[in-house]
Amino acid sequence: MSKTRKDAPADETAKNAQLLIKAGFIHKEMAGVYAYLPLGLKVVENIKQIVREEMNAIGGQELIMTGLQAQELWLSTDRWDDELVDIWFKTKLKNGADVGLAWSHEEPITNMMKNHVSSYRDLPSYVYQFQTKMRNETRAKSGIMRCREFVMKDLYSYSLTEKDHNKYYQKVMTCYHKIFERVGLDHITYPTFASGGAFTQFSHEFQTICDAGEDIIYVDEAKNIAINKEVFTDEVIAQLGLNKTDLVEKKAAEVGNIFSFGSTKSEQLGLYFDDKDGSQKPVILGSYGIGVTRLMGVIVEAFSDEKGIVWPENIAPYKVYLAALGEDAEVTEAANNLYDKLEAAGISVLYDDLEAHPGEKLNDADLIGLPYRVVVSKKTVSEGKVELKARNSEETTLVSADELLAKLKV
RNA sequence: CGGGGUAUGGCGCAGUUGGCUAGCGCGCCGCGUUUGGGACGCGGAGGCCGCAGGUUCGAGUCCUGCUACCCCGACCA
Repeated sequence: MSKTRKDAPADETAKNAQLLIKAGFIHKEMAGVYAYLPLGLKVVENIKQIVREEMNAIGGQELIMTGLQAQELWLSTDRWDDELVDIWFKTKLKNGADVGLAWSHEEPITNMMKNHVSSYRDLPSYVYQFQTKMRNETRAKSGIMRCREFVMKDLYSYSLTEKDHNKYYQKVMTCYHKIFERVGLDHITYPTFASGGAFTQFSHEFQTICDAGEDIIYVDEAKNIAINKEVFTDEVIAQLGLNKTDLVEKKAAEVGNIFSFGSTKSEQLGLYFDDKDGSQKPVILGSYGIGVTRLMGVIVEAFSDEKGIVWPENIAPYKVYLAALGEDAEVTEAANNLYDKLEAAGISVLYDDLEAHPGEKLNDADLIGLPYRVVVSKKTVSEGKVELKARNSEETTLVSADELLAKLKV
């Protein structure tokens, strides 16, 4: 297992970064750029898997685009110029050609779809990926919540008609609710009206209440809906049928976002299909993001206490933290046996079998924040039992190995 | 990009009006003792004091420039 530290690094003030670094989940390479250590990677993969399952459930097909992007595509949509998009990382090939490091994939993926869409029979099509985005932010901040390099899930929908698109858009809304429910954040996450674009008045963001967030939203808790400050006017409130007195101002972090492009980008990039009647029409495009690594940061912000992280079970890197206290042969043997049993039962275990004092192990258990802590010690061995404690509870119980398995299996 | 702050072993810090071989805690290595909430003894290893210039007999300490990092603001998934 990776090492924990007693002291938080002095150059981090964000709770998520302090805890994740202390507990050995991430490593800071530079401002806004973090490596994911074995524990952290497991969390990222768990989040991705939940998102992946829900994407697949609404017909998404996973693929992966490239990190290097050709300049010409972005010229054609007028998004290459630094004056218009100021977060580009740009570089050159040996032959002098300009390339950009991916900060979004809307252009390349839509351009690529020209190879796959030519008839109404080819639509709809829904594709998504998990990709590292590079954004040259003027100010990275809040640990892993606003990075220059981060993992994002982006889904793109290609629809025949506006009507089909709107249906799918609603489907994604529902799907996002499920995702945030599964990662444990649904109760503090609100679909939020935000500024739209050329085609729609609004886009939708999924905002999670979080002090470390960067957005101000106005929440109607009863209706489970919110308005982003950027479009918060009396007119909009009335238009959405909300009451100003029901709206509470909150700080929030944008964890997801869904957006309609209409046919603009398709027209710019030349993505058309032949309809039944032989006419050529532009494909209707939608784009749907979830910041995977940011989500991880928000989860840590939302689920932690003074002792450490409290991972929701669905995304915890392991289910159980197994600590053997003391160096007695019988304790070690009992712990080893228990570890084998748990593994055999398919329960993921982080086994702390290093030589360390009980206090260190117990503190590490709290800091790392796995859902369950199982302790094997002289005391428990003498009673033929083990001690079980949930991270989110103060209560410890002595149970037999079989009882433990039965409890954790659920 | 505006404003403010910081930079000294892996981590957290001290270092006086410029002065001897740059310290402390944690962590690390060795030996021994210890084991239910971050133990103890003894012995070790580890530093171009962010970088580059300058002042001085002498710079971690003073001056200039640069860089990195943090916070507030602007901007953004």
